[in-house]
Amino acid sequence: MSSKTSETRERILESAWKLLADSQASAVRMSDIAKQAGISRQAVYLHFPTRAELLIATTRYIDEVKDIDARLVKSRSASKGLERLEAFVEAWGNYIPEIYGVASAFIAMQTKDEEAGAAWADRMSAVRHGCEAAVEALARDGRLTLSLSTSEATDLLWGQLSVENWELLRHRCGWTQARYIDVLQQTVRAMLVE
Amino acid sequence: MSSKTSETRERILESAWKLLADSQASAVRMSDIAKQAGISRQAVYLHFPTRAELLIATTRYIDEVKDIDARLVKSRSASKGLERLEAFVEAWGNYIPEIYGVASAFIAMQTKDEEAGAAWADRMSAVRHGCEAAVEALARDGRLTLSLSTSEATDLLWGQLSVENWELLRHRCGWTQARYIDVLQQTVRAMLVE
DNA sequence: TCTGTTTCTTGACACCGTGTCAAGTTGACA
DNA sequence: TGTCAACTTGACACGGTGTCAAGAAACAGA
Repeated sequence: MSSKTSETRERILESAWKLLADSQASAVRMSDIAKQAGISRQAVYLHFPTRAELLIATTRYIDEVKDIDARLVKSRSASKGLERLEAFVEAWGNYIPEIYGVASAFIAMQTKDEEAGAAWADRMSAVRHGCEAAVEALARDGRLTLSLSTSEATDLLWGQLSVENWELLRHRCGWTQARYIDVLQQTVRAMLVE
Repeated sequence: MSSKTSETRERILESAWKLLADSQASAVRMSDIAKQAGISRQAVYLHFPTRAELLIATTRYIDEVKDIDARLVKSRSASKGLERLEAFVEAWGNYIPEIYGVASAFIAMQTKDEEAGAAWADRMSAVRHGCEAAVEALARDGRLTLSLSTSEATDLLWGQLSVENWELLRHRCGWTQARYIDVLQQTVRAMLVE
């Protein structure tokens, strides 16, 4: 059951989340998390064997608290493809800020750590499935751009909705979140819908 | 003068390039580069004070050898905005594979190393200028999508042409280079041109 | 041929962060 | 009282970067 919370474990997850959220980047060490949780560094290892597994557990924890599934309901229940596409862009685009801290830790870790890379790839492939569903709904409505296969269209949409692209527009270019969503919806529509 | 080549220095740069090119990622250590160049690890530090500076010098070296400027001539001399845009996408899109090895080393290093982050940001801002020039040419022709400011359009184009997006499509999705260029031109056109 | 300078080598070491290990403390529950 | 689990403390190995010092080799110029 999901109630293997153990209280300390949860405090560790909260600490990791908090630190990753505001001091962006992989500058968050195991000892920082321990200090934040008010326990010793070794105690963290008692609950999570590696840094990678702690990060993985942290994303799961965020998904639970921020209820990712609820956010996707609107997209999943849309009858028209275009509607589904726009709801998906909105849902995922607005979810990225929630997970950005841990996401960038994963991205930084990916190259070094096999396990972290696999976990992140897995997570992103779930997003790709969401993209695929939207694209297929669009294709069923006969509104997918003719020059693209559904798999290509899925890949393109996936790229648009990547955390890296979000970071570029929001952080490096200073876009607001609202504008990011608006423009992305419009962009994706121009790219995929005909 | 550019002829401060010193022969050994050049061998180091060649080695770094080669290793980064085929064994992708930041798994390339200073000792690997030294071994490849047939010298001791310390000798590398005699020429480049840090790993970051070696990477920076490597990009400059690649730019010189692969003649980035020559590749951009066609885009810069285009009379029409649309023509300029397409030539730019082609030129930069085909240049990414050349620098991908060192680019991903930079991207991996960015979070840890201040200097590497700044160097890479600087390099990417040069690309943004190219994007900006193309967008402005398009705007002068009155063909830029009305709903986007030139700066927003520049940001979007920049995101499309990012190394991260190239990696996603070419490596994670298995696109061919030719298809990547084709689809990107088409995509960017749908996004920005009206 | 001697001398001096530059370049490179060898081997040691400090630092940092992750992960491991062992021994001891604390508190709850029976 | 004893026992078990969670936690602490402090040590250490490992891998990679960067530093330091002492010596070897190559190559000038006189």
